[in-house]
Amino acid sequence: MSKDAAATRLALVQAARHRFAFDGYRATTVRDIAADAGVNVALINRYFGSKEGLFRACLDRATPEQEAAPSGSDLERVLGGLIRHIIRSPTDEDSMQLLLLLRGSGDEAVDRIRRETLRGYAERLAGAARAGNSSEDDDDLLVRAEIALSVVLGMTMLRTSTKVEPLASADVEAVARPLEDALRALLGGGRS
Amino acid sequence: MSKDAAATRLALVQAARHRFAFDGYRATTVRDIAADAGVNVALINRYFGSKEGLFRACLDRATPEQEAAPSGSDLERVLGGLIRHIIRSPTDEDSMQLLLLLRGSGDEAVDRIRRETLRGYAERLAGAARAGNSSEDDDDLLVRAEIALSVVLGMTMLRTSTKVEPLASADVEAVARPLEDALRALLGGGRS
DNA sequence: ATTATCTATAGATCTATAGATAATGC
DNA sequence: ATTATCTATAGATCTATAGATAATGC
Repeated sequence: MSKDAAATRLALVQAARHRFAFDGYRATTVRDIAADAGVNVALINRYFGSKEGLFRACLDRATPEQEAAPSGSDLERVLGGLIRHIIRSPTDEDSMQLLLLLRGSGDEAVDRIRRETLRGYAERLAGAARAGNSSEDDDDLLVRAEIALSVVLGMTMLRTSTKVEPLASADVEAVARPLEDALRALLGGGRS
Repeated sequence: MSKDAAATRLALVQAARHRFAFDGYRATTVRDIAADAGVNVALINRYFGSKEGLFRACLDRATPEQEAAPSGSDLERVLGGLIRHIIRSPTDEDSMQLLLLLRGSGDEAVDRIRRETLRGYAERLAGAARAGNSSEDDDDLLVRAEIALSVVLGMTMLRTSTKVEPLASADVEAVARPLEDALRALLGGGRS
């Protein structure tokens, strides 16, 4: 028993992200999470108030490096970031964050946060695409950006959760090229 | 009380498809389903043995017209079918079938059925693409077909379940064109 | 002494089933 | 009389909390 509140909070959030992302909100029990984190169940309510509070905490600070990189950068860098994002290991932190955004919690307030986070991603993506591809009107470009996001989300889902073969165990090179083709078809930007 | 066993079974399966697709397996209770179907809860166990048995029944006879159409047909027809499939109303039977294939049940035997169904779709898609696009080796084409499927699945998810705007309420024409661009980029076939 | 952690348990579900009732068909 | 449907309830979870114990810091 090591008595470090900050460390237990973190352990709980990490265990919860993993469980919520792979099994969904309703299917995971607080006991599962506590067991994974190696702490007592009661601490979830102590530190996060409730199971739902823990879910909110999992959504906070979502995809930190995603935040940092593509703010004013150009399309090429954003596309590269998206592709690298998908290709990551299923157990990777950021892969899980993505899955988390797809899984509903059943609670409307929490689900609105999810929707808005996804929308924000799409807007940044559309902003980056606007530079290279000026012939589209803005709303259409946003729709295209959201379709691009659904490629990312759908693939992450199929690779890490549903595990459809051969996609799930295809290696990086085999996946990166077709993915790039699809994203460029949606967002513009010539083959580099 | 109308005493028609076949009708009750069907009502239960339809209500269950809807609930399972939108809320996921664990989040929906048998009471919800029975209430939607307008029948007593006990009949679920009477007719399907268990909640899981009802889920299996929902997966049976999956996407009947999908089965019928694209067996030996060419790429153009299959692409058209996929696009029409996505654009459908969220409450449409086939849209729900798709979502159903993405949602895990938590049970491994059932999830294997899901995986194999998705794999089967991808194989038919790859078969149709092979005709128009002969330069790829088969395994790479299958990966591309599965990525194309993840576009379909991801979009259906974002439009009907997560409901991200403006994608969710974008009309048919605004969505069909970019979708076609992405699918052609993955599977080949010139712009028609 | 203060704060983190654990024990024990209440209260609320949820699934499944046994047995009773009601509607149809002969 | 047979079969569909409903009532009542057992048994198994699961979340949340109140109160006890144990570890740290002054």
